[in-house]
Amino acid sequence: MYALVDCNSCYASCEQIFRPDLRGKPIVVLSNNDGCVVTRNREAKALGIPEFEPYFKIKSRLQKHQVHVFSSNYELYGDVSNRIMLLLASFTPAIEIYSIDEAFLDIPITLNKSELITYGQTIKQACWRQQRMPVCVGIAQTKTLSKLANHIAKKSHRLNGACVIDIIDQWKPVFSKISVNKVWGVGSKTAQKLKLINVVSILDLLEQNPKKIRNKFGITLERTVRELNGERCISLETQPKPKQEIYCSRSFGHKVNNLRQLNESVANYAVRASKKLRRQHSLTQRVYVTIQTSRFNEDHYNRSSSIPLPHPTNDSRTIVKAATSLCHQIYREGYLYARVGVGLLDLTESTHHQYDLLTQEQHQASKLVMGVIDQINQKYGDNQVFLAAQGIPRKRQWNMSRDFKSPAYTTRINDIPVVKI
DNA sequence: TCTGGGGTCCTAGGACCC
DNA sequence: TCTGGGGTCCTAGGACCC
Repeated sequence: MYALVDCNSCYASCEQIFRPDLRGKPIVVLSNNDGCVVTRNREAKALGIPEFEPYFKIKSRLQKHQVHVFSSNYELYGDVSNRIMLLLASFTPAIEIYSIDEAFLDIPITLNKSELITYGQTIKQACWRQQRMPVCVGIAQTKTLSKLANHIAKKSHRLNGACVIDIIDQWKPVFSKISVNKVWGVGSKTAQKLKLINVVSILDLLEQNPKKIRNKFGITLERTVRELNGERCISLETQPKPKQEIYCSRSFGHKVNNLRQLNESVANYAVRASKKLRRQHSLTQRVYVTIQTSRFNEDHYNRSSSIPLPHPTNDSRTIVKAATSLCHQIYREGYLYARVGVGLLDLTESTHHQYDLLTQEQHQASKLVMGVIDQINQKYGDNQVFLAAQGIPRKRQWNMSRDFKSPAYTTRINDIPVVKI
């Protein structure tokens, strides 16, 4: 059986850990640049605050209902997430960290239904006792069903945070009442297409012929249908698979109208992406850059381009050079840019790469330099060592705005909470 | 005054070449 | 002179997830 453990309103719950005075009160967390509402806790949902609504549009409504507003504090959420994942790993070594707030656990032993419920609730209690993180647990034969069980656990208070789907037939009346777009992998577009063939509920999808679904919708949805019927098609990935493409993109705090600042930001995202690339021991063979004005403007300018690299590499310096030259190519004067992004494509594994005589030595030198930079930044904090192309951190005018950010309680020495007696 | 997230994978369709 | 199949490469954008 698989258990899916998912934190309840993760970011909002992270903020409450060090602000117990906010328990039971409505909280929203905003996306980067304080753009949209990305997390609402139960109390905020009850007030009818919609998800992904731009903050500026509902600011007055939030104030009226005294909703507590936070900017994203990824240092805090990342650190809390690591602690939760460590705790979950103590239940079983077979764990797949699926996202910052979710993990699949393989439950190897054969437990009966009531034992499985107890197992789920033990996990839930441990997360609350040890980390003050509320979670729900969904347990079932397949990953798709355990996602669904988790969804049901979140909706039904009667289940007390743990839902077990063991005999699928018994759940069919419930499945007939849940809309098909709640299934993992079925988004709004697929749901629309499914409606045309009268597939509206999860039960409707479960009862489809997998072969016919494959012809009309592709292999991904065929797997979903099989998984809903208890057939395992998606396996547990305990070792994260190396990504085939890596991206880093951000919106600006203030619009940017000149090439110098655009280049600086592109260099920074290229460095971030390169760091991710080295962490997964890969090399890139193609660099991609996109620059965009606001997509809500009438004359929306949106260009992207990519170039192949002469040799596969993970050297920030080579990647930054390629990225800034691309930025230069696609830049047009007279626009207010809102967002840029850097992508690394055509990735290969660095451990298996064969270098020729000419590049071998160069690669060794590059590996040493990047290793030292990564170590220093790891030890003394990000951006202690940076490339000139990235600009001086304090002077980066394009940096994003985070007006309601909470302290980095767990990762910065000056931000550690003090208890006064 | 103005404000609208980020990452990954995939595909359609155009441009170009043989 | 004009036509046309088939492959590769590239960009734009769709779809889904969190």
